[in-house]
Amino acid sequence: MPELPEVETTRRGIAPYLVGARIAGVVVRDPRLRYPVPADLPQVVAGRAVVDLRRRGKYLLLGLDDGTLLLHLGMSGSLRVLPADVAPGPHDHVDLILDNGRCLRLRDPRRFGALLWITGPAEDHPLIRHLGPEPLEDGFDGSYLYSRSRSRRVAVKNFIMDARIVVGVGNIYANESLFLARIHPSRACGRISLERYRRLADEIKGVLRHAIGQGGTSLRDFVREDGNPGYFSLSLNVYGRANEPCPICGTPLSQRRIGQRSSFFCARCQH
DNA sequence: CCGGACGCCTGTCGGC
DNA sequence: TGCCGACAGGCGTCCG
Repeated sequence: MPELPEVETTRRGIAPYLVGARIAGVVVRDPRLRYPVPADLPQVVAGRAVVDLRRRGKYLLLGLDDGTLLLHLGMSGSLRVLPADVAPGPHDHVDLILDNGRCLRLRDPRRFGALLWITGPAEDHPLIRHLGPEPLEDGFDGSYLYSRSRSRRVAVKNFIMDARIVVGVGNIYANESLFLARIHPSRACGRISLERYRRLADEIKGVLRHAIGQGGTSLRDFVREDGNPGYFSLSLNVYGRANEPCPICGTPLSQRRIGQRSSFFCARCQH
């Protein structure tokens, strides 16, 4: 559920409470996430100082003075910083107790998220190593998408949601950026011109930046670190708007499954 | 290599 | 009201 803007919003929100603090302890109420929370995590991590909090794609990397905590929010995860004595609710699976009286609490109803302790450079870890470029950095542009897509026939929407191609673009922002670039989501990615990929790369950057500025998109589960929702939902042009009028031409928006994911688009504006 | 399908989970919503 | 299937923001894996 959280895509790049939601993860980045979370990172910015919690970093001030974490960086410079020390982890006093870890409470694991339910270790059954996508990968089991390691049984020895509390003893391994207790006493470690938090050095930094980085993001790579949709992963959060909490740098410690020994190793790194790798976090992923899956479809339904959220992180909040709370006074350590606030009683946990349902699906509050893990607390990192800090030495400043607060705790970082991971809630994840569907348990598709992850919390792992890794050693060595995070960029060498198997879950990170294969990831493509960050969409908001210079290595990502229209000519990159163009060159990676030649002689491929997969739908462009699946192409830009492939983390090996570019990280952080999930179902919401794939739909939105394709609408803004006026590209039909099921068009074969190898049959799109360089010019159109330049436009698409620009729209991906723009929509992600705008969403970060709005604190992300809250539809169901996502809350910011302070418990408030993000407001980008108000800016969605097509996502979740089947049969509503296209903001450009007024034609009712279409909804179709592409690659097992709901896709929203204007059949008239997008080709 | 590529493309497509499938689980992993729980909660919610719409239709009957 | 209750039940049941469909669907939900991700992603690694498996198969042809």
